[in-house]
Amino acid sequence: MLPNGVGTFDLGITERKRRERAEREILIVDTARRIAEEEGWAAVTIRRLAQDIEYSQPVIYSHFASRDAIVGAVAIEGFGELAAALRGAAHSASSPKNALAAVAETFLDVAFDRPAIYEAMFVLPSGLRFAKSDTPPQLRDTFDALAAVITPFCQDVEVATETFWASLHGLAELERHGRIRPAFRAQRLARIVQMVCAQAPK
Amino acid sequence: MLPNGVGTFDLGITERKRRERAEREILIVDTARRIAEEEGWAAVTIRRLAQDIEYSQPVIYSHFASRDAIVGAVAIEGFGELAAALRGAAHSASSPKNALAAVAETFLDVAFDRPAIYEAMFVLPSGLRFAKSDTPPQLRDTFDALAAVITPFCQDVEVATETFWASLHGLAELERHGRIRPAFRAQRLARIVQMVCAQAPK
DNA sequence: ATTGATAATCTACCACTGCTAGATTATATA
DNA sequence: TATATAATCTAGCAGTGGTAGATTATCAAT
Repeated sequence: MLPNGVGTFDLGITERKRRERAEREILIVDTARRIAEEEGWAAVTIRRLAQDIEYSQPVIYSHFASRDAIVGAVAIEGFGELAAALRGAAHSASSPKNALAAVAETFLDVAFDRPAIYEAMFVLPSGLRFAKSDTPPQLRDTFDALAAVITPFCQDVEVATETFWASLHGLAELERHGRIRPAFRAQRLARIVQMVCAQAPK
Repeated sequence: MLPNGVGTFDLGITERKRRERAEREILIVDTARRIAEEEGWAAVTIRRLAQDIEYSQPVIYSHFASRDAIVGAVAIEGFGELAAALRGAAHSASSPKNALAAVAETFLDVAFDRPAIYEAMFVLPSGLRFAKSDTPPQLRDTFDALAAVITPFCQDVEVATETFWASLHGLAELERHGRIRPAFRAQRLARIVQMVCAQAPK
């Protein structure tokens, strides 16, 4: 037994290992995200990930239970960044209507500029659960950022936010799938903003 | 050479074969749809399809170039049915506002009652191209059915229809993915209808 | 320094996928 | 009945997500 009663000298070693493991986990997520952005999610296979991080496949599974869980990790990152971008857009606006328009435009910008992350957040199976006790705060933050700009134009904030969010997501999805004309994106956004603003508050 | 100069007696045989081939193609699409509805699209594999229609896998590929093409065939069927359902809903309504509400509700009903077909139409890769020369009429029909009920409430019908469509699709997708509360579907729909109706025509 | 236990990692595999080359069987004509 | 052709099948490729079990490195205790 040791003088301090702990039974070991290597708390520092254990700590270093814990840290290295955490770094490797971040490396996996970053690598998945990079491949997805450059070549699409279909290119993000476990073998490819293992090759790129220079470990064998089972190591990936010692960090994530499934491929979906890796998508989920990228999605959470994406929600954090989306929430920040939306808050930034709202903050720079000079009126409630401008804030609404800026947030809507920013949402679509993210969807089209970073389609892989957007897919992870909204389209692919990711194992993420919303409005549950284990829901990551980044998801709530995104919802709240949308709610903040819609509040001046509605009575029921939750319902209005869900509806606003759905409209934006629908615009992103239909355009991503080539169902609606890219050239008229701004006009569709203007119509949404116009309709929301026509609603009386209280 | 034969008296009629055709060089063959079996035009009837050729015709029968052509017919049998067409029937088998329909069987493939119907089978794919059935499996997708009962067990999800992941269960629709080429091997499974081949087994169910009692032919080998290459026979499937003699009808469809890829699995995606089969999804596309189911999607086209779905668009035909969706267009009909939307037109029916609009027809039974007593006012432009009621028609709008009925169409919106019908759209979501289809999305939730037949999720596999909805996925084929809007989510999965299907090889379908919109607003192109080779676009099947069923797709245009669906768009037109939406346009018909939105026309009384807008100036630019195309933009308004795209926006309306996107809102409905977004509501369907977010609810399907558990992002928004199923219990408030009617309230979200009511808000959409309310917003559209607040717009001036002219 | 050498042991024995433990943790970390890898090799090799499973069952499955979409898809296809080439052999085989059935069919229609001469 | 022989031959060309069309229809169909068997068997395989290269890839997937995921994992069991052998192997290696690392540790504490002698």
